[in-house]
Amino acid sequence: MNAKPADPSAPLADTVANCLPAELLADPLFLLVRVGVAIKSGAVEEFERTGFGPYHHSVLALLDEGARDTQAAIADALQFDRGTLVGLLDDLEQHGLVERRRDPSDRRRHVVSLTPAGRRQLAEFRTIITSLDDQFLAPLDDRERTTLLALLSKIATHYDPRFSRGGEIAATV
Amino acid sequence: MNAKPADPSAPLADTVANCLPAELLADPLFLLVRVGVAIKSGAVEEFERTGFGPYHHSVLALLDEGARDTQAAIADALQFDRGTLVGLLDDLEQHGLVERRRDPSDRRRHVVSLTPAGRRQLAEFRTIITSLDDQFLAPLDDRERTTLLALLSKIATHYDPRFSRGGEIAATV
DNA sequence: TATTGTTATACTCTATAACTATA
DNA sequence: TATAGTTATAGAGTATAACAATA
Repeated sequence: MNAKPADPSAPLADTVANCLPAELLADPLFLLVRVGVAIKSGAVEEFERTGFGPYHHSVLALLDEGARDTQAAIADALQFDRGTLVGLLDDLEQHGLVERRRDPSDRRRHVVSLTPAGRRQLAEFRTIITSLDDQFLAPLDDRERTTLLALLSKIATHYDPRFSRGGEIAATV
Repeated sequence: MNAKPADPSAPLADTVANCLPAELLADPLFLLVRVGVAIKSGAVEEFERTGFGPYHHSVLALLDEGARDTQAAIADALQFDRGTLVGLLDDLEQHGLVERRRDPSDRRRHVVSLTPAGRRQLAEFRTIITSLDDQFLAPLDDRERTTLLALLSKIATHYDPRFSRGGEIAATV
């Protein structure tokens, strides 16, 4: 709707007058959504100069961890729909960052793999992520960042167990 | 892209195999965006039966706090663009929840005010918000919720001072 | 000429589902 | 008949900017 940061040159009086209702500012869910939107658009902006977006990073990051390599498995793991993934892989393949080859044992499947150029691009994506982290989490020290991650992880996992980080689910098996 | 929660009837093995890359799950920003998207669509869904959405709640909540009552002031405070606000106010006015009347001292301006019906609707919106809070924050105790709010508030305010809750800015004046 | 509110337009995302080639 | 990948289409949401009325 309107996610631009405040104009830093605006007089302070305006800034104060334009502040959001206390009722909303007191709601963690409201802030979560607003901050999430801001981060998302900040990320898109930061990735822009690479010609890719955050979703491309997600795909490369997944491939780098091995295990999931057919398009269906990748899409399911990242919770992308398969049609969307096709477009992302087209982009990546066109720039030689991934390869698609047919699975000889089931010729419907495409097995996707990272190329050396893909690994290099992934490294660059990671520096962008790091800079985004520093940018948005600047006001938090390390301990606070860890706490935030733990809280968000709890919320996410409760919403959908697929957000679980190892341990928890395995422990219940 | 795909914000549906996991199918609870899916076998656990699938759930584990489909989990997201550790690299992403370890990034607070990634979780923030994903959780934000989930909350947003959850909110839209919960509000649906009222015939309104979360944005309508924001408008009523602001009006209930007084002070900002012209359309430009409302839009600026909520960080909506003015064109979007027109549509929201149309919806609210059509249902008798707000009134628009021309400002006699500047006939370009519309002064917007809550009606009694609007106040009642706001009360209903608040129960929806409470239930959303409980739904998404269920795994957090009160202390954790307070911590989360404080951390998000820091991040938001650093990104844009208009997210500040009273105190901080006033203190710097 | 600038501002308030309004309307119309265009563009981006994304969700759906039709389609092909294999199994 | 069902599945993997692909493509096309349509719809929601949003950003842009043109517009009429006041100042």
